[in-house]
Amino acid sequence: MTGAGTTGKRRAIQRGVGVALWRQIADDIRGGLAAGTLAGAEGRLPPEAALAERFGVNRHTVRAAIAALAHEGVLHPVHGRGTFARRQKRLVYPIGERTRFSTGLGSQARERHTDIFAGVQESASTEIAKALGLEAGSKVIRVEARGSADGVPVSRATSWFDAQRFPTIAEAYADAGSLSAALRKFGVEDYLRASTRIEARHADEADARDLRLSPGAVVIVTHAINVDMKGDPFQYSRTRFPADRVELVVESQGKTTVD
Amino acid sequence: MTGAGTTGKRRAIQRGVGVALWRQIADDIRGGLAAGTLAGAEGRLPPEAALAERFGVNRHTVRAAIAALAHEGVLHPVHGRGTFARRQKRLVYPIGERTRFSTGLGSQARERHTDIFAGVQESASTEIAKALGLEAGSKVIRVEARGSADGVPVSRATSWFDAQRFPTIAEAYADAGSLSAALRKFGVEDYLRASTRIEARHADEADARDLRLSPGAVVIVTHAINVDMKGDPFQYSRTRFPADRVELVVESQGKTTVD
DNA sequence: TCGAGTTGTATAGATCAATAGACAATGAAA
DNA sequence: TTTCATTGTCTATTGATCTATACAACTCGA
Repeated sequence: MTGAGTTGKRRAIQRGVGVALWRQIADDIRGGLAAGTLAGAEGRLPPEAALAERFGVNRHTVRAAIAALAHEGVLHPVHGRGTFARRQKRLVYPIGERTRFSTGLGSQARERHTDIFAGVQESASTEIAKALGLEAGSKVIRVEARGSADGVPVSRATSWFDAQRFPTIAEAYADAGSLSAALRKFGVEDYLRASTRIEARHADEADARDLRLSPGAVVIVTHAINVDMKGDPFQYSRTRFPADRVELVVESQGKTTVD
Repeated sequence: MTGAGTTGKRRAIQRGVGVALWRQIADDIRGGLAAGTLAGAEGRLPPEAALAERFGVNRHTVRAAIAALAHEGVLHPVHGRGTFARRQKRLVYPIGERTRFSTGLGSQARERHTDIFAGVQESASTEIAKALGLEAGSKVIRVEARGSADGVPVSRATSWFDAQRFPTIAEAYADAGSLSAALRKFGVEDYLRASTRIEARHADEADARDLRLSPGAVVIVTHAINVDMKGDPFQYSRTRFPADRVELVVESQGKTTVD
C-alpha cells in the first residue's frame, strides 16, 4: 500500500445499480467514520478533490454526498478550512443475560441520556401476548424510549408490559430514568434477558425520523424478552439501532465476563 | 382495507433520496417475501399493475424492480401467467454457548450443505492474534466456508485457527463436512461460543459475489470466538449473513431453550 | 500582503430514472 | 373461439443525476 490513494479495503462504488453515486459515497464515508478508518485525529476529512479522485467521480458528486451527511449531522463543512466529522467510532452495546439498557454504554460517550415518551395502554397483539405469556387481547402498556449519546440518537425502543402487573410503569420509568429502578417499585428486584432475536434491514421512514437517519442507512432490530427471577416473562421490547453508530456484542457468561 | 390491497405495515417508498424507486421497490418486495407477507401460498406475486398502484409508481418502474429480482434469482416472471417467488421465509440462525454451524438450521430448509474452500496459512493480524491469544504475526490457518439452503447461499464464514495446534484443520473440516467432527481429530471434544459481536451494513462487492446479492442489500456480520473446555480460544471467525434470508436469535441458556 | 489550499456557486451538456400511453404476445378459462 | 388477465416491447417526454469547466469566497501560514 503506497500511502495516500487507496487507504483501505472498502467497497468500490458501483454504477448503474439503482443507487445514486452520491448516496453510495455518503454511506461509505459514514461507514469509514464509524470504523475509524477515515478522518485523522482532529476529525478532518480529506479535501473534496482528493475524495473525488479516490472514488473516481466528479467533485460535485462528492459534494452532494457531503451535503447529505451534513444535513444528517455527521459532517460539518467549513468554508475555506475543510470538512469535519462529529463522532468517530461505533458504540458497543452488550447483550447477554444481564443486559441493561442504561449500563453497558459506560464511558464510551461523553454525554448520554434516555427520553421516555409516556406509555399508552393497548390490546396485546398475538405476538406480544405470546411473548409475555398472556391471553391474546390482554391489556398491555406500551412504552417508547429513545437513547442518545452526545446528542445523537443511538437507540429507539418500544416495550410492552402486562398492564395488570405494571399499571404505572411508564410514569415510574420516566421518574426514575432507569428501568431497573422503576421495576423495583413493582417488586421486581432483579431480572434476566431470556432471548434476543436480531435482524437487520434498511431504515424506513419511521427510523429516519426517530433516529435521524438518511434513508439507505441500515438499522439493526432486536426483539428481546426479559424474565423475572422466577422465570416469568414481564417485558417484550423491540429496539432499533442505527448500524453505523452501534454494534452489538453477545457475551456468553461462564467464560468471558463472569460479572 | 379490503383484503388484498395493503397486506402489511411496510411500504412508503421515498422520492429524491438517492435511491432509485425501482431499487426501493425491489428491496421491499424481497423483504416482503422474506417476512412472508407478500405472495400467496402458490408463491405468486400480485400483478404488475396492482403493485404499481400499491407503490404509487408507473408500471414500468415496478417492472424494473422485478427484472432486478429475477436477475438475482428471487423471482421468475412468466409471460401471460404472472410472476412467481422462489423461497418465502427467513431462516433462523441460533446463537448461544452451544452455537454450531451445522446444526440449528435443522428442518427449516429442504436441502442444506456447506462448501469449504481449502485453507491457507498466513500471518495473524493483530486483531486475530488478540482474539486467539497468540503473538502478533503467528502463523494461522484461514478457512473459508459457505453455507447454502435449497441452493441459495445463506452464510459466508472466514475462520482462523492456530496453525501449530490445528495444522490440517482445513482438510479435516472438508473431509468430515462438520467442524465439530474435524475438531475431535485434534482432541477438542467439545467447545463453547465465548462471544459474538454483531454488526450490519450494506453488501459490498465481495458480499454480492459470495452470497449472490444485489448491491443495496443488507448483510449481518458476526465476529465470533470459540473456546475449548479449558476456556482457551481456538477459533476466531467472521461470518456474513444476507439479512433478508437469515435472522439471528440469541438464547441465554438456563431460561428458555435448555439445550 | 500574498499565495496555496480549501469550500461555495454557476452554467451547460450527457446520461439515467420515471412517467405516459399504446399495443403485441401469451396463457387460461368461459 | 372468444375473452380476459397478464407479461413483454416500443416511443416520447420530463426531471434527477453526473460530468466538465470556471471562478468566487474564505482561512491560514509564509
